[in-house]
Amino acid sequence: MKQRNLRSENKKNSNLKLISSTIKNLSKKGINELTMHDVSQGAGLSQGIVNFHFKNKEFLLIETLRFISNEYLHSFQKSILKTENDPRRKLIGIIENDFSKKICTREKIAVWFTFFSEIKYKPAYHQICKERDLYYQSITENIFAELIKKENIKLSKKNIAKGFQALIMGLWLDQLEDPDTFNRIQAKKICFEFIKSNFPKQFKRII
Amino acid sequence: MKQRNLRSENKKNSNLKLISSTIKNLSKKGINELTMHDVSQGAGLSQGIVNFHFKNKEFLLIETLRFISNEYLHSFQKSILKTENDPRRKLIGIIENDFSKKICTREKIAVWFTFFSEIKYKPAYHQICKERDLYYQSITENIFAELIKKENIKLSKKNIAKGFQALIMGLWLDQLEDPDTFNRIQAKKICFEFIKSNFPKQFKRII
Amino acid sequence: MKQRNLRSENKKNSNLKLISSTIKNLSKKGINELTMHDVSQGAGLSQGIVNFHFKNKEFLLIETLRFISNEYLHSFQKSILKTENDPRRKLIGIIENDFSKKICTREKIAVWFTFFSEIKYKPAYHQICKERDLYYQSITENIFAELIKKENIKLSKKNIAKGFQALIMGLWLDQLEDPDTFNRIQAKKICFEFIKSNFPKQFKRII
Amino acid sequence: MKQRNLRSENKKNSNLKLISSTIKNLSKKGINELTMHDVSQGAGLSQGIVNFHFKNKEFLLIETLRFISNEYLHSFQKSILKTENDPRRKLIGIIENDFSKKICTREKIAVWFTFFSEIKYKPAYHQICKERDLYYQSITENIFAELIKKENIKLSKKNIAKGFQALIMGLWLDQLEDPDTFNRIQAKKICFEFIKSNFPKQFKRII
DNA sequence: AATGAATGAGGGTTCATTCAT
DNA sequence: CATGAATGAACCCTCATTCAT
Repeated sequence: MKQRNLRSENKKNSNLKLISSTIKNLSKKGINELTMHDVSQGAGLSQGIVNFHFKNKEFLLIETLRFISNEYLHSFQKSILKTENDPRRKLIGIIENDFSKKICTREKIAVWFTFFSEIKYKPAYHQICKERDLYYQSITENIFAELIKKENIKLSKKNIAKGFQALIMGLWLDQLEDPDTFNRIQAKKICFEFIKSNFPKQFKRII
Repeated sequence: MKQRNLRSENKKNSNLKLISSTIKNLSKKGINELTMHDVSQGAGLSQGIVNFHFKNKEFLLIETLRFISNEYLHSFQKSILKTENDPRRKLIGIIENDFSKKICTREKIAVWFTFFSEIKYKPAYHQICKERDLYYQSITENIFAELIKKENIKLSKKNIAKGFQALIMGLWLDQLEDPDTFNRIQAKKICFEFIKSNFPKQFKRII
Repeated sequence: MKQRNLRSENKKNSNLKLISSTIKNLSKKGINELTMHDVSQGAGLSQGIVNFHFKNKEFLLIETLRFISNEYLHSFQKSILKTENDPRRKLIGIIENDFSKKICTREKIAVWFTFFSEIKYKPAYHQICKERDLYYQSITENIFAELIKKENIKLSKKNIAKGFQALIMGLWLDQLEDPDTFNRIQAKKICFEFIKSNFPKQFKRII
Repeated sequence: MKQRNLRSENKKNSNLKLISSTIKNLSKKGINELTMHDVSQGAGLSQGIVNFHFKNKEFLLIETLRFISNEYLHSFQKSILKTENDPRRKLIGIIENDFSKKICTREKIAVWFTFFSEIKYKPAYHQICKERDLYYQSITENIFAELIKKENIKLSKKNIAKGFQALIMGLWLDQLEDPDTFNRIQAKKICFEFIKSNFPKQFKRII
């Protein structure tokens, strides 16, 4: 019994090591150049081990995407949970999170876009990304709904949520394309100005 | 003389056919899965010809990126040239172009993001993309500068241009991720609302 | 522990099989026509294995040259070790070895000349061949030095050693060019006559 | 008529240019790496032209070998023709020729050995080389026969001729393997010593 | 659970050769 | 006679995957 637990502990451990190695390597190589050898090497394990744990390169990549997706979601959720029920603070929390030093690194963005670029050909990637987006979408829509109500204006919560999310993704891409001039503070400012221009009463004062 | 012209005509023709084939294939395969065989086959030519015209796969891809980049720029320029000097109409022209049936197809977007995802590892891709962006950036900054002046408000032309561009890229990505619900009209609407909220006096009436 | 030994045994074994196959094939094909497929096939192994063990064709060839060079040197050394300190017998041993059935086969000579022909363009080949030659040269020089002393004549040990080595290489080439009339005994006789004419007192009687 | 002559003149000219280019390229590349493109480029002509003139890469190489073989033979014959009927002077002439600045260049030697290395697999090469050797052999055998007679000793003219030729080939190879220390004068000296030791009466004085 | 030698399909690339101009 | 774009066979090599240990 104990042994079995130990074993499954080890297994989990190896899985994690391999996924971490995948991410690390993906951040400097792109999916094409990533080899199973890179992954196992980076995890300090041996060649065939990846197939032992993940059956397939494809499954490894899917699990990796799932991993970073979950990682993102946890961080996302944490950023809004601590804000009680203030939609203003929730939105600010989301922006702060999306451009935090933990989330918005060039390495992680690169990994994301690696997967994005394959969305069209890999249904599994598509689904995971879509799920994340739908969740993000529904949360922000609700927030914007509240803000629209409070601001007492006529705006489509859907459109504004879509625009908000698009803006953030576009700024992430910017960080990929233009790492030298990109900076987190400016990106956040652009987001805040987006909100401010739509909800002047509620956001004029801050920032 | 005639002969030579005919020859170089043929050569150009083959080049074009190969690049077209590359784009077509890239839109359904991703760089990894794209084979030289696919490309030559798709162009109705034989195996080794790609290496004859482009030296190797890498150069083929670079030329392909350059091609779609130029194609985009021509379309972009055309969209603002016919608007005389009205910044409002210029901006509208840009949006209309960016989400036109010609530019904003899922196929083309897929190709763009295929290259974006490799930016970090391929300096050649990086440079081409950056050039395009800088151009786009400088043009839109100037437009926004005029709009800011006319609107008589305090806004950073740089930030608003960056936000604008990011918004568009994010919406392009949205079309990749969510092709079923995405529609060009909504995307344009989101863009117009972005402008309207920043320049209410100049854009309130239209749309 | 045992496992590891077995594994490395197997690895060595495969290496050897591949090099042997390379030699066998080189003796009937020449470097150009030699394919990796030939090599693996001849070793009873599969395609990619050669690259696994030797990185690429070039390294395989270098290791092969190193192998036949070592093989030659071992044989060479054995031929002089058992002769105590008699320079006469040493020289005879060298000649016997150089034209023995084991060393002077048309197959092996062909392999040697295959490599010789590339010396000028492949520094790695050059070095291995040069090392072998320098060793041969230094050993024979010493032998000739002793013979010169004993014979009490005035001769350059360097020149005679160079001439001796050249003669042998030339006869090897002869065996390649004229396999029908070439015979080991005649070759050896020519060598002995070379020596006899230079050291008549010491070699007159033998042979 | 005139035109036809002009044409065949041109043809001969092109042939020559292509063979020269082959030799030049062979001296820095080895047969493996030599491409038809190299050859035509080097001759200042266009790609397909080699096949037009020589049908085949193989035939080009054969013609090239024939060319250098003839070139050698002309030089060889010239070196003995001007010596009237003195076998001593003939032999000296041959040696002088074989290690002349014109014949014994590292480039030319490299070309020779390139062909030697393929002798075993290419009957056409074999034949050309053999013919040259037989001629050389018969001439030197006759010379040595005269010398043996004059010297009044018991020696096999065949063996001595074979040894002589082998010595020269071995020294050529030496120049390939050890271009830094090799020098023409030393090589000739070694040859002369070979003769001197066999025909002391006739060669003691010279050199 | 882990190893790493071995497999073998499939890719990119080279290059002799052809042929319309 | 000459050109050079085009062909396509064949090669080297990579790499995901397997499996005996």
